[in-house]
Amino acid sequence: MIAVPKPKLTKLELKLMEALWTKGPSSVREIQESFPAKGRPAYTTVQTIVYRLEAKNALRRTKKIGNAHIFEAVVSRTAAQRRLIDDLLGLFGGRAQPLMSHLIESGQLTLGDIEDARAALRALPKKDPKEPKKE
Amino acid sequence: MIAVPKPKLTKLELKLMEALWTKGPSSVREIQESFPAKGRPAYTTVQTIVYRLEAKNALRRTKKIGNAHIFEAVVSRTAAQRRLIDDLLGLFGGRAQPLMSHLIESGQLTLGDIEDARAALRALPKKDPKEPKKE
DNA sequence: TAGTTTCTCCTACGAACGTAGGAGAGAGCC
DNA sequence: GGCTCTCTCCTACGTTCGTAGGAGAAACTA
Repeated sequence: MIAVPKPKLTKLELKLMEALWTKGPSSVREIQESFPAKGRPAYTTVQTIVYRLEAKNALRRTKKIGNAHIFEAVVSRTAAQRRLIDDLLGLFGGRAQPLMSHLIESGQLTLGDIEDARAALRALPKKDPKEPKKE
Repeated sequence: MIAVPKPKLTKLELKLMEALWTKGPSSVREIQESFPAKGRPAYTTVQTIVYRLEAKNALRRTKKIGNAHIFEAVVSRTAAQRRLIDDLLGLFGGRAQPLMSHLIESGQLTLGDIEDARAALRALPKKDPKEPKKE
């Protein structure tokens, strides 16, 4: 993997990306205003983060409207989440089991979730070397 | 929650804690030497992290042998993992579903795991559903 | 065209992290 | 009782993150 890094995104960076993922290409102002008014970061704060995301190749400038740049996500929500989960699993030595235990104990996993998971797993084709991109 | 903080631990901090969890109360030197020789951090690096963990109340001094302090974990491995998982879930808006999807897609969850999970969930004392999970 | 608004771009700064060196104190060896 | 080894404690430094101000350019507005 030389050309397509999967940058690690921080909490705030994720929140900005969330805006792009849900609203599509947006300006800094639009991203900033997607934050709940209470505790909304300053315009320049959002801007700084956008620039950092740009440096990380998590988003890119797409065009310019007036004097404002429009940014769009380069990494998908799925890819970003995958990265997060893989990191977490890494901390657990790659075993998913502690994760499952906790989810169950804290009641965050319902029977329905498990049924879905089972169905999904059954439906999966046998370990395909190519990763089936969803979305 | 005033008295029992669940400090956020970083990757390196987790690794130090791991030594304490598996080997029991240890000195700085013992913790340092639990690292694989290749890429082992300097003694003082480990020490600095130990002090920071102490400041976070993740571990405490237990006694002194010679001029060396012996440290023991205050937070349990389980609690630390829970904290990690909760944080991750927070980033996903508290929904476990994306997590499950990814585990399944990346082949890190087996049917056996799911059966176990289901069994565990069934055996759990009923919790009143605070929020109606979306499907 | 001049004023006002809005953006961009640059700079800054404190906290947290990973990393580690150096001074000095205490322990053990001979 | 020195000498050496080890450990503690203090200090430091580059990076990333969250936060944001200010200068100046560009664009809309009257």
